[in-house]
Amino acid sequence: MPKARLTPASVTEAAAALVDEVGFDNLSMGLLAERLGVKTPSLYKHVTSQAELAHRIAVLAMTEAGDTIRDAIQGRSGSDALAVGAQAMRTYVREHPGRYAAANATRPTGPDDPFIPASERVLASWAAMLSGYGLDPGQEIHAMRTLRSVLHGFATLEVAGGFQIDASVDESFTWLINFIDQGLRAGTASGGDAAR
Amino acid sequence: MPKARLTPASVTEAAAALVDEVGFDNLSMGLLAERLGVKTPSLYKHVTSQAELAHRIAVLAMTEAGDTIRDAIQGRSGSDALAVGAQAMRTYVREHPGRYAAANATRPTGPDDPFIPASERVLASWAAMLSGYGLDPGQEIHAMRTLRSVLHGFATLEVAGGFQIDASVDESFTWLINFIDQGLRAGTASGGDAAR
DNA sequence: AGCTAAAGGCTAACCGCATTAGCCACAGAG
DNA sequence: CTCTGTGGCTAATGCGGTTAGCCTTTAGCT
Repeated sequence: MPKARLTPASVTEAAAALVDEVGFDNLSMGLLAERLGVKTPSLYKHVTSQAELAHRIAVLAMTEAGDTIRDAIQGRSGSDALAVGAQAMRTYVREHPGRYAAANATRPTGPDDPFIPASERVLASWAAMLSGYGLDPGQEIHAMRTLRSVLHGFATLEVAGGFQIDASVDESFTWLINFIDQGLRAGTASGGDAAR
Repeated sequence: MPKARLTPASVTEAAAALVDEVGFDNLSMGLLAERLGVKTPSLYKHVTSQAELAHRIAVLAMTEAGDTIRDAIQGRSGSDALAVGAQAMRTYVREHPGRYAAANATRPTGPDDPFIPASERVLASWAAMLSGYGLDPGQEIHAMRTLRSVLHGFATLEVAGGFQIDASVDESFTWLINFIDQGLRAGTASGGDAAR
Protein backbone atom coordinates (compact mmCIF):
# COMPACT_ATOMS: atom_id res chain seq x y z
CA MET A 1 0.00 0.00 0.00
CA PRO A 2 1.26 3.56 -0.62
CA LYS A 3 2.39 5.50 2.41
CA ALA A 4 -0.56 6.88 4.34
CA ARG A 5 -0.01 10.59 3.89
CA LEU A 6 -3.43 11.34 5.27
CA THR A 7 -5.40 9.88 8.15
CA PRO A 8 -8.93 10.61 9.32
CA ALA A 9 -7.45 12.50 12.25
CA SER A 10 -5.09 14.62 10.17
CA VAL A 11 -7.84 15.43 7.70
CA THR A 12 -10.13 16.49 10.52
CA GLU A 13 -7.42 18.64 12.03
CA ALA A 14 -6.72 20.31 8.70
CA ALA A 15 -10.42 20.89 8.14
CA ALA A 16 -10.71 22.45 11.59
CA ALA A 17 -7.83 24.80 10.84
CA LEU A 18 -9.46 25.65 7.54
CA VAL A 19 -12.87 26.55 8.94
CA ASP A 20 -11.21 28.79 11.51
CA GLU A 21 -9.73 30.73 8.63
CA VAL A 22 -12.49 30.82 6.05
CA GLY A 23 -15.57 30.35 8.20
CA PHE A 24 -17.61 27.26 8.81
CA ASP A 25 -20.06 27.72 5.97
CA ASN A 26 -17.29 28.35 3.50
CA LEU A 27 -15.94 24.88 4.11
CA SER A 28 -15.65 22.97 0.85
CA MET A 29 -14.10 19.66 -0.06
CA GLY A 30 -12.18 21.30 -2.87
CA LEU A 31 -10.59 23.88 -0.62
CA LEU A 32 -9.62 21.27 1.94
CA ALA A 33 -8.17 18.99 -0.73
CA GLU A 34 -6.07 21.83 -2.05
CA ARG A 35 -4.74 22.49 1.45
CA LEU A 36 -3.72 18.89 1.77
CA GLY A 37 -2.11 18.75 -1.66
CA VAL A 38 -4.56 16.18 -2.90
CA LYS A 39 -7.43 15.98 -5.36
CA THR A 40 -10.96 16.31 -4.03
CA PRO A 41 -12.18 12.72 -4.49
CA SER A 42 -9.18 11.39 -2.57
CA LEU A 43 -10.64 12.85 0.61
CA TYR A 44 -13.40 10.29 0.46
CA LYS A 45 -10.84 7.62 1.28
CA HIS A 46 -10.66 9.14 4.77
CA VAL A 47 -14.07 10.73 5.28
CA THR A 48 -17.46 9.46 4.17
CA SER A 49 -19.07 12.83 3.51
CA GLN A 50 -18.76 16.52 4.16
CA ALA A 51 -21.46 16.21 6.80
CA GLU A 52 -19.42 13.63 8.65
CA LEU A 53 -16.37 15.85 8.39
CA ALA A 54 -18.29 18.74 9.89
CA HIS A 55 -19.43 16.48 12.68
CA ARG A 56 -15.88 15.42 13.42
CA ILE A 57 -14.82 19.05 13.63
CA ALA A 58 -17.65 19.58 16.09
CA VAL A 59 -16.50 16.72 18.31
CA LEU A 60 -12.94 17.98 18.15
CA ALA A 61 -14.08 21.47 19.11
CA MET A 62 -16.15 20.28 22.05
CA THR A 63 -13.30 18.15 23.30
CA GLU A 64 -10.78 20.96 23.00
CA ALA A 65 -13.11 23.48 24.61
CA GLY A 66 -13.83 21.06 27.43
CA ASP A 67 -10.13 20.53 28.09
CA THR A 68 -9.40 24.24 28.01
CA ILE A 69 -12.15 25.11 30.43
CA ARG A 70 -11.32 22.26 32.78
CA ASP A 71 -7.65 23.23 32.84
CA ALA A 72 -8.50 26.86 33.48
CA ILE A 73 -10.77 26.11 36.40
CA GLN A 74 -8.32 23.59 37.84
CA GLY A 75 -7.49 24.40 41.44
CA ARG A 76 -9.65 27.49 41.60
CA SER A 77 -13.11 28.10 42.97
CA GLY A 78 -15.84 30.68 43.27
CA SER A 79 -15.38 34.02 41.56
CA ASP A 80 -11.90 33.08 40.49
CA ALA A 81 -12.99 29.89 38.77
CA LEU A 82 -15.82 31.72 37.05
CA ALA A 83 -13.52 34.43 35.76
CA VAL A 84 -10.84 32.20 34.30
CA GLY A 85 -13.31 29.61 33.03
CA ALA A 86 -15.35 32.20 31.20
CA GLN A 87 -12.25 33.84 29.77
CA ALA A 88 -10.98 30.47 28.64
CA MET A 89 -14.16 29.79 26.76
CA ARG A 90 -14.26 33.23 25.19
CA THR A 91 -10.65 32.92 24.11
CA TYR A 92 -11.27 29.52 22.61
CA VAL A 93 -14.18 30.80 20.56
CA ARG A 94 -12.23 33.81 19.35
CA GLU A 95 -9.29 31.68 18.30
CA HIS A 96 -11.44 28.95 16.79
CA PRO A 97 -14.61 30.56 15.48
CA GLY A 98 -15.03 27.97 12.73
CA ARG A 99 -14.78 25.02 15.10
CA TYR A 100 -17.22 26.65 17.47
CA ALA A 101 -19.66 27.26 14.64
CA ALA A 102 -19.32 23.61 13.66
CA ALA A 103 -20.12 22.55 17.21
CA ASN A 104 -23.21 24.74 17.24
CA ALA A 105 -24.41 23.42 13.92
CA THR A 106 -24.18 19.83 15.11
CA ARG A 107 -26.93 17.71 16.60
CA PRO A 108 -26.08 14.34 18.15
CA THR A 109 -26.60 11.62 15.57
CA GLY A 110 -27.43 8.89 18.05
CA PRO A 111 -27.08 7.68 21.61
CA ASP A 112 -23.45 6.66 21.13
CA ASP A 113 -22.36 9.84 19.41
CA PRO A 114 -19.00 10.94 20.89
CA PHE A 115 -20.30 14.49 20.69
CA ILE A 116 -22.52 13.74 23.68
CA PRO A 117 -19.80 12.88 26.22
CA ALA A 118 -17.68 15.72 24.84
CA SER A 119 -20.37 18.30 25.53
CA GLU A 120 -21.19 16.70 28.86
CA ARG A 121 -17.62 17.27 29.93
CA VAL A 122 -18.04 20.96 29.24
CA LEU A 123 -21.23 21.05 31.25
CA ALA A 124 -19.54 19.13 34.05
CA SER A 125 -16.87 21.81 34.31
CA TRP A 126 -19.49 24.53 34.58
CA ALA A 127 -21.37 22.50 37.17
CA ALA A 128 -18.23 22.02 39.22
CA MET A 129 -17.55 25.72 39.04
CA LEU A 130 -21.10 26.63 40.04
CA SER A 131 -21.05 24.23 42.96
CA GLY A 132 -18.55 26.57 44.58
CA TYR A 133 -21.32 29.12 44.99
CA GLY A 134 -23.36 26.77 47.14
CA LEU A 135 -26.61 27.48 45.38
CA ASP A 136 -29.93 26.00 46.34
CA PRO A 137 -30.14 22.64 44.50
CA GLY A 138 -33.34 23.63 42.71
CA GLN A 139 -31.65 26.69 41.30
CA GLU A 140 -28.53 25.10 39.94
CA ILE A 141 -30.12 24.12 36.66
CA HIS A 142 -31.35 27.66 36.10
CA ALA A 143 -28.01 29.16 37.01
CA MET A 144 -26.33 26.73 34.65
CA ARG A 145 -28.61 27.68 31.79
CA THR A 146 -28.18 31.36 32.50
CA LEU A 147 -24.42 30.98 32.55
CA ARG A 148 -24.39 29.03 29.31
CA SER A 149 -26.66 31.62 27.72
CA VAL A 150 -24.47 34.60 28.56
CA LEU A 151 -21.22 32.95 27.60
CA HIS A 152 -22.56 31.48 24.40
CA GLY A 153 -24.39 34.66 23.53
CA PHE A 154 -21.45 36.94 24.19
CA ALA A 155 -18.95 34.80 22.31
CA THR A 156 -21.31 34.38 19.39
CA LEU A 157 -22.10 38.05 19.12
CA GLU A 158 -18.44 38.97 19.43
CA VAL A 159 -17.15 36.76 16.64
CA ALA A 160 -20.08 37.80 14.48
CA GLY A 161 -19.01 41.41 14.88
CA GLY A 162 -22.18 42.22 16.77
CA PHE A 163 -20.53 44.71 19.11
CA GLN A 164 -20.10 47.76 16.96
CA ILE A 165 -19.55 50.65 19.33
CA ASP A 166 -15.91 51.29 20.05
CA ALA A 167 -16.25 50.72 23.78
CA SER A 168 -13.87 48.02 24.87
CA VAL A 169 -15.27 44.55 24.41
CA ASP A 170 -12.76 43.19 26.91
CA GLU A 171 -14.08 45.58 29.49
CA SER A 172 -17.64 44.58 28.74
CA PHE A 173 -16.75 40.95 29.25
CA THR A 174 -15.15 41.46 32.63
CA TRP A 175 -18.13 43.60 33.59
CA LEU A 176 -20.40 40.75 32.52
CA ILE A 177 -18.45 38.18 34.51
CA ASN A 178 -18.55 40.40 37.54
CA PHE A 179 -22.26 40.94 37.08
CA ILE A 180 -22.87 37.20 37.05
CA ASP A 181 -20.58 36.66 40.00
CA GLN A 182 -22.38 39.27 42.08
CA GLY A 183 -25.72 37.75 41.21
CA LEU A 184 -24.64 34.25 42.12
CA ARG A 185 -23.16 35.36 45.40
CA ALA A 186 -26.26 37.38 46.24
CA GLY A 187 -28.39 34.36 45.49
CA THR A 188 -26.23 32.34 47.86
CA ALA A 189 -26.36 34.89 50.62
CA SER A 190 -30.08 35.44 50.57
CA GLY A 191 -30.76 31.74 50.25
CA GLY A 192 -32.60 31.95 46.94
CA ASP A 193 -33.96 35.44 46.80
CA ALA A 194 -32.81 35.92 43.22
CA ALA A 195 -34.92 32.97 42.15
CA ARG A 196 -38.28 34.45 43.03
CA MET B 1 -48.01 42.54 -18.82
CA PRO B 2 -49.43 39.46 -17.11
CA LYS B 3 -50.99 39.93 -13.71
CA ALA B 4 -48.32 40.22 -11.05
CA ARG B 5 -48.99 37.05 -9.07
CA LEU B 6 -45.75 37.55 -7.19
CA THR B 7 -44.07 40.63 -5.83
CA PRO B 8 -40.71 41.04 -4.11
CA ALA B 9 -42.57 41.50 -0.84
CA SER B 10 -44.77 38.43 -1.23
CA VAL B 11 -41.79 36.30 -2.24
CA THR B 12 -39.85 37.49 0.80
CA GLU B 13 -42.79 36.76 3.06
CA ALA B 14 -43.20 33.27 1.62
CA ALA B 15 -39.48 32.63 1.99
CA ALA B 16 -39.62 33.77 5.60
CA ALA B 17 -42.48 31.40 6.30
CA LEU B 18 -40.54 28.64 4.58
CA VAL B 19 -37.34 29.05 6.57
CA ASP B 20 -39.33 29.02 9.79
CA GLU B 21 -40.56 25.59 8.79
CA VAL B 22 -37.57 23.92 7.23
CA GLY B 23 -34.72 25.84 8.84
CA PHE B 24 -32.64 28.65 7.44
CA ASP B 25 -29.91 26.52 5.90
CA ASN B 26 -32.42 24.29 4.19
CA LEU B 27 -33.70 27.23 2.21
CA SER B 28 -33.58 26.49 -1.49
CA MET B 29 -34.89 28.28 -4.52
CA GLY B 30 -36.54 25.10 -5.73
CA LEU B 31 -38.47 24.59 -2.52
CA LEU B 32 -39.61 28.18 -2.46
CA ALA B 33 -40.67 28.06 -6.11
CA GLU B 34 -42.72 24.95 -5.42
CA ARG B 35 -44.44 26.70 -2.53
CA LEU B 36 -45.35 29.57 -4.79
CA GLY B 37 -46.56 27.34 -7.59
CA VAL B 38 -43.92 28.54 -9.97
CA LYS B 39 -40.77 27.20 -11.62
CA THR B 40 -37.44 27.99 -10.04
CA PRO B 41 -36.05 30.43 -12.63
CA SER B 42 -39.20 32.55 -12.40
CA LEU B 43 -38.17 33.64 -8.92
CA TYR B 44 -35.31 35.58 -10.44
CA LYS B 45 -37.84 38.02 -11.86
CA HIS B 46 -38.44 39.17 -8.29
CA VAL B 47 -35.19 38.48 -6.51
CA THR B 48 -31.66 38.86 -7.82
CA SER B 49 -30.10 35.97 -5.90
CA GLN B 50 -30.60 33.63 -3.01
CA ALA B 51 -28.21 35.74 -0.97
CA GLU B 52 -30.34 38.81 -1.51
CA LEU B 53 -33.42 36.83 -0.57
CA ALA B 54 -31.76 35.75 2.68
CA HIS B 55 -30.86 39.35 3.35
CA ARG B 56 -34.43 40.46 2.84
CA ILE B 57 -35.62 37.84 5.28
CA ALA B 58 -33.09 39.20 7.76
CA VAL B 59 -34.36 42.76 7.38
CA LEU B 60 -37.93 41.55 7.73
CA ALA B 61 -37.01 39.64 10.88
CA MET B 62 -35.22 42.56 12.48
CA THR B 63 -38.11 44.86 11.70
CA GLU B 64 -40.69 42.45 13.09
CA ALA B 65 -38.64 41.74 16.18
CA GLY B 66 -38.13 45.45 16.75
CA ASP B 67 -41.85 46.12 16.51
CA THR B 68 -42.70 43.27 18.83
CA ILE B 69 -40.25 44.34 21.48
CA ARG B 70 -41.20 47.99 21.27
CA ASP B 71 -44.90 47.15 21.56
CA ALA B 72 -44.25 44.89 24.53
CA ILE B 73 -42.27 47.49 26.44
CA GLN B 74 -44.77 50.22 25.58
CA GLY B 75 -46.00 51.97 28.71
CA ARG B 76 -43.97 49.85 31.09
CA SER B 77 -40.71 50.44 32.86
CA GLY B 78 -38.10 48.84 35.06
CA SER B 79 -38.52 45.19 35.98
CA ASP B 80 -41.82 45.04 34.20
CA ALA B 81 -40.44 46.33 30.92
CA LEU B 82 -37.51 43.93 31.14
CA ALA B 83 -39.77 40.96 31.76
CA VAL B 84 -42.21 41.57 28.93
CA GLY B 85 -39.53 42.74 26.50
CA ALA B 86 -37.41 39.69 27.08
CA GLN B 87 -40.40 37.39 26.80
CA ALA B 88 -41.44 39.12 23.58
CA MET B 89 -38.04 38.51 22.07
CA ARG B 90 -37.91 34.89 23.19
CA THR B 91 -41.37 34.25 21.81
CA TYR B 92 -40.47 35.82 18.51
CA VAL B 93 -37.41 33.63 18.13
CA ARG B 94 -39.34 30.50 19.03
CA GLU B 95 -42.08 31.27 16.55
CA HIS B 96 -39.69 32.39 13.83
CA PRO B 97 -36.44 30.47 14.24
CA GLY B 98 -35.64 30.61 10.54
CA ARG B 99 -36.04 34.36 10.32
CA TYR B 100 -33.91 34.82 13.42
CA ALA B 101 -31.21 32.59 11.95
CA ALA B 102 -31.32 34.67 8.78
CA ALA B 103 -30.86 37.84 10.81
CA ASN B 104 -27.86 36.36 12.58
CA ALA B 105 -26.28 35.19 9.35
CA THR B 106 -26.51 38.66 7.86
CA ARG B 107 -23.85 41.37 7.83
CA PRO B 108 -24.74 44.88 6.66
CA THR B 109 -23.88 45.21 3.00
CA GLY B 110 -23.21 48.92 3.11
CA PRO B 111 -23.89 52.19 4.91
CA ASP B 112 -27.42 52.46 3.50
CA ASP B 113 -28.42 48.89 4.24
CA PRO B 114 -31.94 48.91 5.72
CA PHE B 115 -30.76 46.18 8.05
CA ILE B 116 -28.83 48.81 10.01
CA PRO B 117 -31.77 51.02 11.05
CA ALA B 118 -33.83 47.89 11.68
CA SER B 119 -31.33 46.53 14.17
CA GLU B 120 -30.79 49.97 15.67
CA ARG B 121 -34.48 50.10 16.49
CA VAL B 122 -34.11 46.89 18.46
CA LEU B 123 -31.14 48.29 20.33
CA ALA B 124 -33.05 51.51 20.97
CA SER B 125 -35.82 49.56 22.66
CA TRP B 126 -33.37 47.83 24.93
CA ALA B 127 -31.67 51.13 25.69
CA ALA B 128 -34.99 52.74 26.58
CA MET B 129 -35.78 49.81 28.83
CA LEU B 130 -32.39 49.94 30.54
CA SER B 131 -32.64 53.67 31.10
CA GLY B 132 -35.39 52.88 33.59
CA TYR B 133 -32.76 51.37 35.86
CA GLY B 134 -30.87 54.64 36.09
CA LEU B 135 -27.48 53.07 35.60
CA ASP B 136 -24.23 54.94 35.67
CA PRO B 137 -23.69 56.24 32.08
CA GLY B 138 -20.37 54.44 31.79
CA GLN B 139 -22.01 51.15 32.56
CA GLU B 140 -24.92 51.32 30.18
CA ILE B 141 -22.97 49.93 27.27
CA HIS B 142 -21.82 46.96 29.33
CA ALA B 143 -25.29 46.32 30.66
CA MET B 144 -26.62 46.50 27.13
CA ARG B 145 -24.11 43.98 25.87
CA THR B 146 -24.75 41.69 28.80
CA LEU B 147 -28.47 41.86 28.19
CA ARG B 148 -28.09 41.16 24.49
CA SER B 149 -25.78 38.27 25.24
CA VAL B 150 -28.15 36.51 27.63
CA LEU B 151 -31.22 36.97 25.49
CA HIS B 152 -29.50 36.02 22.27
CA GLY B 153 -27.73 33.11 23.91
CA PHE B 154 -30.80 31.74 25.63
CA ALA B 155 -33.01 31.99 22.57
CA THR B 156 -30.36 30.48 20.35
CA LEU B 157 -29.68 27.57 22.67
CA GLU B 158 -33.37 26.95 23.14
CA VAL B 159 -34.30 26.70 19.48
CA ALA B 160 -31.19 24.61 18.84
CA GLY B 161 -32.44 22.14 21.41
CA GLY B 162 -29.54 22.90 23.69
CA PHE B 163 -31.52 22.53 26.90
CA GLN B 164 -31.86 18.80 27.27
CA ILE B 165 -32.75 18.19 30.88
CA ASP B 166 -36.47 18.04 31.49
CA ALA B 167 -36.46 20.95 33.91
CA SER B 168 -38.86 23.62 32.69
CA VAL B 169 -37.26 25.95 30.21
CA ASP B 170 -39.96 28.53 30.90
CA GLU B 171 -39.02 28.49 34.53
CA SER B 172 -35.35 28.89 33.68
CA PHE B 173 -36.14 31.90 31.57
CA THR B 174 -38.11 33.70 34.25
CA TRP B 175 -35.31 32.84 36.68
CA LEU B 176 -32.84 34.37 34.23
CA ILE B 177 -34.88 37.53 33.81
CA ASN B 178 -35.18 37.88 37.54
CA PHE B 179 -31.46 37.32 37.93
CA ILE B 180 -30.71 40.13 35.50
CA ASP B 181 -33.28 42.40 37.07
CA GLN B 182 -31.79 41.89 40.54
CA GLY B 183 -28.33 42.59 39.24
CA LEU B 184 -29.38 45.77 37.48
CA ARG B 185 -31.23 47.04 40.49
CA ALA B 186 -28.31 46.23 42.77
CA GLY B 187 -26.02 48.12 40.42
CA THR B 188 -28.35 51.06 40.60
CA ALA B 189 -28.62 51.07 44.35
CA SER B 190 -24.93 50.80 45.06
CA GLY B 191 -24.11 53.30 42.37
CA GLY B 192 -21.96 50.98 40.32
CA ASP B 193 -20.78 48.32 42.69
CA ALA B 194 -21.52 45.55 40.22
CA ALA B 195 -19.23 47.15 37.69
CA ARG B 196 -16.06 46.85 39.67
C1' DA C 1 -61.40 47.98 -30.41
C1' DG C 2 -56.82 47.30 -31.78
C1' DC C 3 -51.76 48.03 -31.20
C1' DT C 4 -47.66 48.12 -28.56
C1' DA C 5 -44.47 47.15 -25.12
C1' DA C 6 -42.79 45.15 -21.23
C1' DA C 7 -43.65 42.24 -17.19
C1' DG C 8 -43.49 37.74 -15.74
C1' DG C 9 -43.56 32.96 -16.61
C1' DC C 10 -41.27 28.86 -19.04
C1' DT C 11 -37.70 25.69 -21.09
C1' DA C 12 -32.94 24.79 -22.04
C1' DA C 13 -28.37 25.29 -20.82
C1' DC C 14 -24.29 26.39 -17.74
C1' DC C 15 -21.46 26.00 -13.74
C1' DG C 16 -19.69 24.82 -9.32
C1' DC C 17 -19.50 21.39 -5.96
C1' DA C 18 -20.40 17.06 -3.50
C1' DT C 19 -20.22 12.44 -4.44
C1' DT C 20 -19.46 7.81 -6.99
C1' DA C 21 -17.19 4.47 -10.21
C1' DG C 22 -13.48 2.42 -11.70
C1' DC C 23 -8.49 2.41 -12.69
C1' DC C 24 -3.48 2.41 -11.35
C1' DA C 25 0.70 2.37 -8.64
C1' DC C 26 3.27 1.62 -4.76
C1' DA C 27 4.67 -0.75 -0.35
C1' DG C 28 4.67 -4.22 2.97
C1' DA C 29 3.83 -9.40 3.97
C1' DG C 30 4.88 -13.86 2.58
C1' DC D 1 9.91 -11.68 -6.15
C1' DT D 2 5.16 -11.77 -6.04
C1' DC D 3 0.78 -10.70 -4.27
C1' DT D 4 -2.55 -7.75 -2.20
C1' DG D 5 -4.92 -3.94 -0.63
C1' DT D 6 -4.48 0.98 0.43
C1' DG D 7 -4.62 5.50 -1.23
C1' DG D 8 -4.34 8.39 -4.93
C1' DC D 9 -6.20 9.81 -9.69
C1' DT D 10 -9.38 10.76 -13.72
C1' DA D 11 -13.93 10.58 -15.51
C1' DA D 12 -18.63 10.88 -14.85
C1' DT D 13 -23.21 11.78 -12.27
C1' DG D 14 -26.52 14.71 -10.07
C1' DC D 15 -28.27 18.48 -7.66
C1' DG D 16 -28.91 23.43 -6.93
C1' DG D 17 -28.18 28.15 -8.13
C1' DT D 18 -28.09 31.04 -11.99
C1' DT D 19 -28.39 32.88 -16.95
C1' DA D 20 -30.18 33.19 -21.74
C1' DG D 21 -33.68 33.56 -24.63
C1' DC D 22 -38.54 32.74 -25.93
C1' DC D 23 -43.51 33.55 -25.52
C1' DT D 24 -47.82 34.94 -23.60
C1' DT D 25 -50.56 38.15 -21.43
C1' DT D 26 -52.36 42.60 -20.29
C1' DA D 27 -52.11 47.72 -19.11
C1' DG D 28 -52.18 51.83 -21.49
C1' DC D 29 -52.56 54.53 -25.45
C1' DT D 30 -54.66 55.85 -29.82
